[in-house]
Amino acid sequence: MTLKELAQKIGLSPTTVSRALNGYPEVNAETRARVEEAAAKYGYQPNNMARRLATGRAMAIGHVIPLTEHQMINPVFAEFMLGASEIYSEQGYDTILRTVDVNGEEDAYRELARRRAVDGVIVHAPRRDDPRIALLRELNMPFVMHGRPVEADEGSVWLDINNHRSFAEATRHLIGLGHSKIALINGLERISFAVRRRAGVEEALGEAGIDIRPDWIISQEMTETNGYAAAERLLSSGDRPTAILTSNIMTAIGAGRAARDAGLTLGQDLSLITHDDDLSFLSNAGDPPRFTAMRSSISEAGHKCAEMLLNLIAGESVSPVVWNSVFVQGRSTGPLE
Amino acid sequence: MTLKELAQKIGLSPTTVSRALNGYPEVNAETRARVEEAAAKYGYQPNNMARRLATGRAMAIGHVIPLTEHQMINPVFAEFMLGASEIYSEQGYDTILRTVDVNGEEDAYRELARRRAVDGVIVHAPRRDDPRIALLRELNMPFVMHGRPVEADEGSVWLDINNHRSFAEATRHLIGLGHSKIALINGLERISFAVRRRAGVEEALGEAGIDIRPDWIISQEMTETNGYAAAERLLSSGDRPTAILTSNIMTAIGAGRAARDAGLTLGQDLSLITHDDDLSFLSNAGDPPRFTAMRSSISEAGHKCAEMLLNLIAGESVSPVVWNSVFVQGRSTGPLE
DNA sequence: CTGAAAGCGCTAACAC
DNA sequence: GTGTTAGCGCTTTCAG
Repeated sequence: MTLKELAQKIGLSPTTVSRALNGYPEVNAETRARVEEAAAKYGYQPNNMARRLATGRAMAIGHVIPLTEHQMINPVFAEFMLGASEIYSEQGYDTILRTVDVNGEEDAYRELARRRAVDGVIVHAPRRDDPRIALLRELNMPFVMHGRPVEADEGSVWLDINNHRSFAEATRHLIGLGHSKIALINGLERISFAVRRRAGVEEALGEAGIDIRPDWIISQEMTETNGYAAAERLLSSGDRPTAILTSNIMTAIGAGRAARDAGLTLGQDLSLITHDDDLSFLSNAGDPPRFTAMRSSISEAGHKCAEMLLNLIAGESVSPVVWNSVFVQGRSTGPLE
Repeated sequence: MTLKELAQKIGLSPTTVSRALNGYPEVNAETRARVEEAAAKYGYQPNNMARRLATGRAMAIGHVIPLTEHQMINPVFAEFMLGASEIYSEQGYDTILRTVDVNGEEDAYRELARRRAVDGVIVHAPRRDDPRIALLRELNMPFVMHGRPVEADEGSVWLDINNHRSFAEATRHLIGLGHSKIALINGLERISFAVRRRAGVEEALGEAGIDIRPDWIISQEMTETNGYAAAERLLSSGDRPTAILTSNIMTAIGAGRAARDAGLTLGQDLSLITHDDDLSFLSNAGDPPRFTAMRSSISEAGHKCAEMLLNLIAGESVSPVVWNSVFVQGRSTGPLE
C-alpha cells in the first residue's frame, strides 16, 4: 500500500495525506482523523527509502565501536542501545553499527559521511585528545558524546555523570567512617571518566590531609580478572588499604573475591565501594558480593543521548548535561559505619 | 556530484555510466575505463538512498540482539561483526542493529520487515525450538544462522562448528591420557551448541565405558564467575574429577583460578581443556591460564555468514556449512601426556 | 486548507 | 554498445 493508493481510497491527494500523517499543522483536524483512520485500517506503512530520498535525511544514527575497547564498552554499549533504541524507533530512525578494529575508526566515520548513511553519530567514551572530535567536525557530522571530553571544548554536546563528585563523595564517606588508607582501582586513564574519578578521589584525600599513595591508585581495563589481580596486590602487603574504591562492578567482583581469598571479611576487614553502571544483565552474574554503590543507569543515558542527538539534527541548540550518580547504601560497606 | 553530472562531464548518458560502474557486461571495456577514471577523478559517490529506492533493495543486513543473553553473545557478537563487516562494506551493505529486551525480539523482526529496513538478517545462537525460524519464514525474510538449529530442519541455512566432534575428540584425548573422571562445564543447554557439546562428551565417555555422572555435567551461562563457582563445587569433594572440559575461555579462566585456589596445579593435579572462540580482546584479559584449546575463529565465521547471506539474498542456493574446530595443544594440559 | 506538478538520484525496460 | 524514457514512493514548492 503506497501513499498514492491510500490517497485514492479516501479521495484525497497524496499531498494532503502526507501532510496529515506527518503532523503538518495546516491540515484540517477532521481530515487528519479520516486519514489516520484509513492508514490504520489499510495498514499503510510509508516506504522509508522513498522518504529518505525525498528528504535527503538518512533517518539513521551511527555507532562506531572500536573492538580494542569492546571488553569495556560492550556491556555498557548494549545497555545504552536499549535506551537509545526506544527513541530511535519512536522516531523511525535506524541504528547503523560499525565494529572496527584499532585502525579502522577514522575510515568508518569517513565512509558513513561519504555515503550519507547516517544523520549523526554517538561517540562513546571520549578519550584524552580524542581525534574523533576534530574528525566529526571536519565531516560536518552532528554528534553527541556519552561521557565528557577531557579537554575543555566549546560547542560539543555530551552527557556525563558527575564522576568527579561521585568519587569525591564516596571517598569522603569512607573518610567519615574513619578510613585513611584508601585505594582506587580505576579504569584506563586515557578514557575521560577515569581521569575525573581519580581527581575526585584525590581531592577528597587532599581535603582530609591524607597523603596520596601512587601505588594505591591503579589504572587498568575494568575486568573481573584485572580487579582480582589488582586487589590481590594491594592486599598482599602488610601495609594494606582498609578501603578500596573500584570503578565498575566487574572490577569490584574480582576485588571482592581477592579479599575473600586473602582471608578478609568485607564490611569488617575491608570496605569496598564501587561505581555500578546498573547493567541489567548482572542479575545473572552469579552471586557477586554487594557493596555500597554509586549507581547510574546506562539505559537512561542512552535514552537521553539519543534524544539530544535527534534534537541536534533537527537544528535545535542542545547543551551538555551532567547527571549525578545516586549514592546507594548496600550491604557490607563497613567496617565502621 | 551526481550520476547525471558525471555523465555530462564525460559526454555519456547516465545509463551507461551507471552500467559501467555497476559492472554490467555489455559495456565497452574502453568506455568503462574512461568512466571509472572520471568517477575516481571527481570523487563520485553514488547516492545510496536513490539506489535503494530504484532497486527496492535496502542494502542493509539486520542483527537483532536480545539483551538477556548479551553477556554471552556480546563478546562473540563484536568479533563476529568484525568479520562480517568486511563483506558488508565491500558490497555496500549497512548493518542495522536492534538491541531488544526479553520480549522485544519478535516485534523487532516484524518492524524490520514491515519497514523494509533490511534485506536479510543473521540469527545468532539458535535455541531449542527457536521461534525466530518460523517467524522469519512467515516474514519471508532471508536469514543465516550462526550456529546450528537444534531440531532437524530442511532448508535453513547456517554455519556451525562441529561442536559434537570437537568435544568428543577432546574427551577422547583426555581418556587417552588416562583420565576417567571427567567433568563438563557447559553453556546453557537451551542454546544449540551446548546440547551438541554435551552429546559429544557423553558419546566419548560411553565408548570408553565410563559412567556419566550427571552432577559433573554443569550447564550455565558462560562467565568467569560461574566458571569459578562450578569448578569450586566440582573440586571441593574428595571424589573429584581429574579433568574438566569448559565451553569457553571465560569459564576456563574462572575454573582455572578455582583450581589454583583449591591448591591444585594445572597440568598436574588437574587437566583443563577449553573451547576457545579466539576472541581477539583476550590478549588484554590479564594473564589467564592457558589450556589445550579447541579454537574456532569467530571473525572468520562472521565473514563466512555474511557471504552466505548475501548470496542467499542474491537468489543463489546456499547450503549449511560445518567447520571443524582446530585442536591445538597448549600449555598445562597434563597430567599424563 | 487542499491539490497539481516537479523533483530527490538512481535503475531498468525498451529502443536504436 | 549506448541512449531515451519512465518510473521507484515520497516530499515540497507553488497555486488556488
